[in-house]
Amino acid sequence: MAWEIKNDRPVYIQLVEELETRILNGTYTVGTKLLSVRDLAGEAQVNPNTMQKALSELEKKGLISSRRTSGNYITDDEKLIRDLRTELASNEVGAFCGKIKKLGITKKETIELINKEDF
Amino acid sequence: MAWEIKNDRPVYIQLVEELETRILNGTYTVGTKLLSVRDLAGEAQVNPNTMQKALSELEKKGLISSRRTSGNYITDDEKLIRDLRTELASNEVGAFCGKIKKLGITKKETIELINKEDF
DNA sequence: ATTATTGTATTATATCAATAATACAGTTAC
DNA sequence: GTAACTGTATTATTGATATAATACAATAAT
Repeated sequence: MAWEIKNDRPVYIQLVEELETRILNGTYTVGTKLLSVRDLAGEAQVNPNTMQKALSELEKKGLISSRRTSGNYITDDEKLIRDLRTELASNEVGAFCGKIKKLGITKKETIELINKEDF
Repeated sequence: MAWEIKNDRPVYIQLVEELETRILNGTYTVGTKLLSVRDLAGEAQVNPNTMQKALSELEKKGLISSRRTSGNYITDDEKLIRDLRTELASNEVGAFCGKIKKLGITKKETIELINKEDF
């Protein structure tokens, strides 16, 4: 699985975003155990401390829970996952439309551009 | 005019984005003189050095040209402005669709969400 | 002609982020 | 029982960013 970490924004933020997306889109299965901090850091080619920081952010959001000597586990609260997914999508749409509107692009043009995209 | 500078990303990047948007959407008129570095910095409530850094980025892009003791001037190359506006919009659409797709949201749902937005 | 304004450069300081290198106590695996 | 693995914490160093405080030469304004 690809970890595309750039250096235009804090790495730990990008890790939070990637992990959150994987939980919300089902790449990581509800209730299952994550790779260890060290292994995740290895996969993403970042320092374990940075991955640890990202995981602690996810725990604040309730998306994972850590069992000290066993590992980090994805939440089994499916409603939380659905709600966060909806909220994230809504935020993305709002931010995108705000930027596009400010550029003076119409809604009609925007939808035409999106229709050309592949998804 | 509102300068909404947050501290979640480098300030000079946000200044570049805001200035670029204003040039591309016509808020700043082609060929005219900008406020001085110091006055722009005052408006945006940032340090003059930070505003200067943003302006030098815009000059690299060809959107402004500085006349050392007279001021900074918006380019009069209208084609450049049109092209950059189109490119920026295209990039925004691509980035947005990439994120939405990764969340597992369909194109149909996305367009419904956008249709609810006000613009 | 003098004064104020222009972009630009320099130096210093403070903060945040990232990495590195360990360390430790509890648990799991064998 | 021992060894390996777990999350977590600590300390140090480096680099990027932001601000501050000046400075200067060229031009514009008066």
